[in-house]
Amino acid sequence: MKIHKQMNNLEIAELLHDVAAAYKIKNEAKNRFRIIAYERAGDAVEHLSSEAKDLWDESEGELEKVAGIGESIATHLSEIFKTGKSKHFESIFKDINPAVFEFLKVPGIGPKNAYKLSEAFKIKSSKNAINKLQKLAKKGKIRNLEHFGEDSEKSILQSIKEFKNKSDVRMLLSRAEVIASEIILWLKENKFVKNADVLGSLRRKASTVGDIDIAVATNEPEEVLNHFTKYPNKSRILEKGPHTASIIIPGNIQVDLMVQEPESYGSLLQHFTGSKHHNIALREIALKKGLSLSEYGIKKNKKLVKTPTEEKFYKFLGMKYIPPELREDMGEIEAARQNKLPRLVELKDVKADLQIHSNFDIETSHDVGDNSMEEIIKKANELNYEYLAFTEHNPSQKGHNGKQIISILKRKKDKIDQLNTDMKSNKHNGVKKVFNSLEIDILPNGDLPISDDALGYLDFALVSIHSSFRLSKQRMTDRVLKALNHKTVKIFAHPTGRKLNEREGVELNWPKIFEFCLKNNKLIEINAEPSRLDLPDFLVKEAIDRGLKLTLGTDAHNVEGMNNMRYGVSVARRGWAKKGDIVNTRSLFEFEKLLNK
DNA sequence: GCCGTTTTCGGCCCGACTGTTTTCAGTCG
Repeated sequence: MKIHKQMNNLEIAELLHDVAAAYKIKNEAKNRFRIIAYERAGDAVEHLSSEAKDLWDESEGELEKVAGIGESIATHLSEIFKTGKSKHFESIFKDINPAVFEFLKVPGIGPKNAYKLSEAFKIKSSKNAINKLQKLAKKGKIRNLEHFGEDSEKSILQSIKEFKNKSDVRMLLSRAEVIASEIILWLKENKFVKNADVLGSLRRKASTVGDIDIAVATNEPEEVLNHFTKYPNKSRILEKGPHTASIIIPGNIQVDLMVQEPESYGSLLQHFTGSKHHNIALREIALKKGLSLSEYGIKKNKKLVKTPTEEKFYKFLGMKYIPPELREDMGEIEAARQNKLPRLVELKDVKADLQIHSNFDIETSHDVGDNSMEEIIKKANELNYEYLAFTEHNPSQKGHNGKQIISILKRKKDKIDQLNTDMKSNKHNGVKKVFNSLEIDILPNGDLPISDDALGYLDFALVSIHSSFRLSKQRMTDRVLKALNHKTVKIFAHPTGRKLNEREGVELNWPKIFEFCLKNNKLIEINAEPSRLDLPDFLVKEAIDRGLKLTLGTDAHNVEGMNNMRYGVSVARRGWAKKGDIVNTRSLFEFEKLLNK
């Protein structure tokens, strides 16, 4: 771990975890809770919604305000941001080879074993450390060490192999859902399976998912675990005990199964849905009430109270049921105790899709949709929508002059006017109106590629960034504000421009953007496309806290894509959005009123 | 090392599985 002035949150988190590991290696009893403190501080930094360095730049005291960071760690981080060094951390790392922290990256190798391996084989430098270890394992050298054996050597070898194959990418939520539902189907073929549900970040609907965790309620755990480990599409069994089993499936994806009797199923669901931080906070509260929580239930006076449902579990703790999407230790526990949890928006509340690309020939330079406007309206009817917006990309600037662009937009307006006329005569249609919109590029200088005259043909427009993603925060913010400042422009679509596992979002001064939107009646999109999910959940929460209104759009380029709305709803829910915070839950009448504001 | 609606001192979440030893340490979530 290289300590330097511009460390980002991930690097700082790794540093703090390394400090915790170093204290573990030193093996002094007095460090027990210091280790926990460093691990919690590391987690806290990792999950921070803004860079720790930015907080520190703002004011030195900001760091200490972060829960989990106290006076001591704040001082050390401050020293790092100031000088690029930390005397204290350097002295902690002094007697430990850098290779140790390299070994730690291999799952299954913890601090103690990493240290033993580094010392035993005199592997000091982090460079090539894992390769050297792999060679020694292959030669059968590890099994001869004290406290190691043939099996642990094999498992180290396997872990290194998988570590090297593993990319850093986490599965998209949509992919994880498909995989999990196939496994749940397999589980339900076993007659002893009474219930099966997903757990973990998948159940909390995080935008990306690491492992897939599944819960089963049964009175025959052994039968169910045996059935699970016979899953036809598995690569190998990772572990198997009386309560849990883990398998690896192709793509190096780990699937864990947790099994519990039906009477305790609620506590099992609660425990493994997490998040870790939600559960820790919950257990600390329970402890103060003389209760102890686990996946088996709630222990009171050494007696176990079993909870078949999560509702009962939370009720026993004196709080309302907390929807999984909120369980991130972001204030939901306090809200649940005071009966102040928001009533979250649901998929059935959505009355429109506000970003759809049809195959209407608009002569754009970007990707065109696959389906006709008529096919899209038919699909929207199936989804019980009341209205929708056609938001093809703007006509390409290259090869079109202003006049030609206007003529294209006029042609599109005529088409949409005709569709709306036709719909009026068809009383059976759920969709009452389609809006003439456009997704317009924000050029690097904040200009739009079409004139204000051309904008006049639209009911409203979306703007979004499709190029020059790496401008400074200041320039990017100015760029966006300039684009939003047109009267017809109503929605800032996929605002960060991020593509999960592909590229980071742009840097924007969010408070400034949010304030502008609030003041000028601009809306911010939650893009439901599974690889975008943009605005991200934590920014949704910030926007809503400021009173901003948001839209949901699938960005669908074909009718199947319109089914992705539920992922957008998940993001909204993770951001604490109520029905009233999302404008396309409103009736057509109310939506039009809002447009004309 | 952090933290406070029982505390500025004295607590700190809870349990599973594996492998190496024979009662437990290490690792993980």
